[in-house]
Amino acid sequence: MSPRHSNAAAAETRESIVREAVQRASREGLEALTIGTLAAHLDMSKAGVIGPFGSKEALQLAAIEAGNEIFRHEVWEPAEGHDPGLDRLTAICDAWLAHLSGGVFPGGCFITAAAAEFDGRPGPVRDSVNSTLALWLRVLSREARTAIAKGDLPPDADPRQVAFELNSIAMGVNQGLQLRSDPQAVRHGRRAMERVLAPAS
Amino acid sequence: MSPRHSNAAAAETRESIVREAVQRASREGLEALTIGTLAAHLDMSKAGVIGPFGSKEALQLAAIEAGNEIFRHEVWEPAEGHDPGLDRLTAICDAWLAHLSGGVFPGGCFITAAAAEFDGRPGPVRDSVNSTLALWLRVLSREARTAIAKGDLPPDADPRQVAFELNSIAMGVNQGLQLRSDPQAVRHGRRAMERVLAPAS
DNA sequence: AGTTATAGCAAACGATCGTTCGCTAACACA
DNA sequence: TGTGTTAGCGAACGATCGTTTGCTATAACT
Repeated sequence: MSPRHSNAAAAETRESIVREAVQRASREGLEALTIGTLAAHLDMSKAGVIGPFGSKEALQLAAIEAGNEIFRHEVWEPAEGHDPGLDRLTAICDAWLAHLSGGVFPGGCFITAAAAEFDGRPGPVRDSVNSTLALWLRVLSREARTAIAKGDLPPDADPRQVAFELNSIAMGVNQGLQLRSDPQAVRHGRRAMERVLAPAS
Repeated sequence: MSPRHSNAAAAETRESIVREAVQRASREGLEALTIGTLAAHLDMSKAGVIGPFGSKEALQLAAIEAGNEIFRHEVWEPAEGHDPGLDRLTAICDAWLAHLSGGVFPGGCFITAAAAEFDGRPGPVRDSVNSTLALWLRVLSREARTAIAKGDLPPDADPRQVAFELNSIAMGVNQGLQLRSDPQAVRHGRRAMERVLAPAS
């Protein structure tokens, strides 16, 4: 089943395809991804682009995984070193806002865009986006729960409510930056996040 | 230039096309709209569908306008009778949540979906979505400003911050309902909106 | 009744979509 | 050096995209 000789060059091409796909998809959307234009921008043939994946859908799934990995690296890893709870939550928010405004994805948050695009289209792509987002919300609410247990958030706070609000704010920031080019978007997001994470008084 | 005889039947078919387009676009997206499938579901020819508009882009713009009209009727009009300020803002939020969970658009909030889809694609469609959303945010912040002036919101509150947060929450509710099928989405949204609109203590 | 304008259909247009098929060049192993 | 494997190209596939072009009915006005 598995190839006897694993070729490093092949994996490298595959990565470059996924990288280009993620960049383009963040701007145009996952469904607007086209094998032809992808091939043209990579100076490859269409067959060479679709080959390592087998189908466009498989390429989309690979792009989602890669985008998710970038998000983890940009938002979760910087916060990983902080103490669980409120400290880590604020670190996440800082990294999150920096990520949204940092231009890593030219078209804004990859997962948010994919979520909006596929929320009405059943299938593997939607399932993948859904589970990715669900995992992230669980991470957020887990940290919120720890913060409550530590007394850094009000005892009557709801961890999942906190996660919901932080995620909503991030979506608002993303929209403000990408669609409305609002220079105040990050400031509004930061203020809103601070209010959600206001320590128990 | 203008036709000497305005035909009522023509306008009627045009409306039915736009109606079907809005429904489908809320599920699949504005760009995934296809003249062919649209024609098949309307029992019309492709030429008959595209005829009254001239181009697919014009049809998309018409769909945006119609979706905007539905949103106004569903969210703004029920609140119009209330006193300007906090009273009207809470009425808007009530109607907004009812609209999001009411299934008027089978694929969730039309404008939000279009905003996410076109935020990275310059052109008339993006411009239309942008101005629609900007107008709505202005409405929200105007009411917030009135509420502050009346003393129903803290004097140091920022009207545009309130508008940003309410809009973000609505996006979160929409995502929760459409993508994650979260039965708690509306409850989370209501709690978050109540916190944003908490009267000055 | 005769004339005119129009709504909408059937059919076809070139372009582009995702995918498949042979083939070739390059590399790994003996 | 000879042999086998594979990455990737060039070309073509049928399907479908948005759009255009005659044409035919219907309906309105004189």
